[in-house]
Amino acid sequence: MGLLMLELANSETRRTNSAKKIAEYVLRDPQAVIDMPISVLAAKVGISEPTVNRFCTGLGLKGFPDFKLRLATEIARRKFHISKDIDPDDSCTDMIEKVFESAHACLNSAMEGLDAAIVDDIAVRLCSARSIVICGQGASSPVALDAQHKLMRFNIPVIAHLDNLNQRMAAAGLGAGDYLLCISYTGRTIPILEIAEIGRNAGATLIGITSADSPLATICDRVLAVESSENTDVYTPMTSRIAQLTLVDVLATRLAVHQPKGFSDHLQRVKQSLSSTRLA
Amino acid sequence: MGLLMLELANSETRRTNSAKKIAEYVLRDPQAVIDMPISVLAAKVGISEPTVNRFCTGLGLKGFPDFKLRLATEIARRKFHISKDIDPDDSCTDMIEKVFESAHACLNSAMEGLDAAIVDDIAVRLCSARSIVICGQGASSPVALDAQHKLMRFNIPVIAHLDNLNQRMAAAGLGAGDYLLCISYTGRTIPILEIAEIGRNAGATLIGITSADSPLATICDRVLAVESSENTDVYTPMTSRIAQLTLVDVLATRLAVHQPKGFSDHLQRVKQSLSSTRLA
DNA sequence: TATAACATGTAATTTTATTACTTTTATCTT
DNA sequence: AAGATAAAAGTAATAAAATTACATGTTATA
Repeated sequence: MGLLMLELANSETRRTNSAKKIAEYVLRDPQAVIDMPISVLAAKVGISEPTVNRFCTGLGLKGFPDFKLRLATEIARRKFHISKDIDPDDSCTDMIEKVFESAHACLNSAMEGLDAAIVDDIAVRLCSARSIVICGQGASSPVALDAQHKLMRFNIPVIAHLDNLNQRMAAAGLGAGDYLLCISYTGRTIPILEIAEIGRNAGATLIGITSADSPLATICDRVLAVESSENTDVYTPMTSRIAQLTLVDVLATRLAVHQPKGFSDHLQRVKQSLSSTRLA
Repeated sequence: MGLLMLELANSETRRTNSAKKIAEYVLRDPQAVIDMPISVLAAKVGISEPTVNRFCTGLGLKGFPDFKLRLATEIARRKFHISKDIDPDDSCTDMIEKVFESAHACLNSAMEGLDAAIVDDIAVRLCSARSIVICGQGASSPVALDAQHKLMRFNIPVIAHLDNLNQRMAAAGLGAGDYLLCISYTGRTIPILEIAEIGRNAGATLIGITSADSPLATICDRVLAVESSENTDVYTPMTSRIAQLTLVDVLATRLAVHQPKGFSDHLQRVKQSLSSTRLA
């Protein structure tokens, strides 16, 4: 079993009537459940104690105490989202907490939607890429730049383009064996879609870091999905970049595995090159 | 009561013979104790059950189950500071999990080290800033770019410089009422330190997103600290950017609070400007 | 509509934790 | 150093909590 809190939101887990009631109650106030005996929880939810117990064992846990322990662990790690919206009247402390919480939540949903096989497949392909062009605009351009910085460390010819004209030129120049990595939160940014189209026609393989089922995702050969919440309120932190960056991290980590033997020498030289720019 | 683990090492707690034995046992293998009933722990330590119970209540806790809960919480917290290393032989699924785990860990430690008062103070100051110059290099340049993108949405004159010559020129041109936001993971990058120096001499206020107690942190007027793990192994994900970006998010969210009334019109126009670039 | 599969509840049982009380051990006083 | 006193630890009883076994009801399907 993965994360308990995700499991509680899972429709598979909530099949039965009472399971749904338990899941809802626990999600609403997990902290309170931690100091509850099974009898109190059962009463609060309006079901019998054994039903609560069955719910726990059904989750693959040893029983109710085990359930509470897991819950406590996950709350401690702040690995889930209580999804309280940020209120302008919140104290700064509350805001900090909520922004971080939504970052955690965003990471969780990104991890949920990730297929290890696809990640590995992309990593293997990028290793033998003739070249990689990375494109992003607006909020995604820092991500593109970051991806360039990460991939640069491997011996792969990679370049990030943030300027639309340059992006078009670069995409048009690609061919078989080349990869075009398109980064777009919404997957509906027209200029990026056009670039993807250009790259595709030129014969490049398209990889997207974008939201699933978006127009961009549809056109891409391989997709690393990020969930799009579409909430553009001022107080809503822009968490998508966090997920995107972490996906780049995942990719880079996996790329490292598929490097040839002499790679560590290369890395050593890269590190060396920086040493004179740092204070001891 | 503060941290349980510290309490266990405390000589005050270990006054009695059996307390010492319990504390030692628990410190040696806390994880195991979590899945133990009081009877087993008592037997393992060689004392009676009520003594174990008294030990727990003596600590100010409700009883043994409460003790286990606290223990689980603290183990969970510790775990992400000592995030498991990534092994080249790990499966892709494991790697994904570990990379995400370290991102969570990084967020947690960033949040812990954050002082709400400083965050709010910086937010208030930036609102009335005459101009803001953001500087970052290497891995931090995407963060600088991202910060620019975020702050741009507010009606503040902000610019990110990634090029060192431009950074020097921009820093030299600052004065009272201007802010120089320096982003550096290590806080020891010489060119960034030089820029900070230039900006300071010019009369700007320095804000750093960097590791605490670093040379950069020392020179800055206000610091948002990120922990630096200094691990530059290939398999170590570069999580610091995640923390930095989230700090920028926190700052931006807090900035939103301090905006004047007409601000939502401004935001509306910003949003409008993008609509024609998106597919319906 | 009958029946099988499943969800839930009731009551009994087991496990776990706590309390009340007793014994032991250590500490302090003279 | 002996006795008084307080603190600590143990034993046994009790209470609380969780689980199991079994019975009942509900839903879906043939």
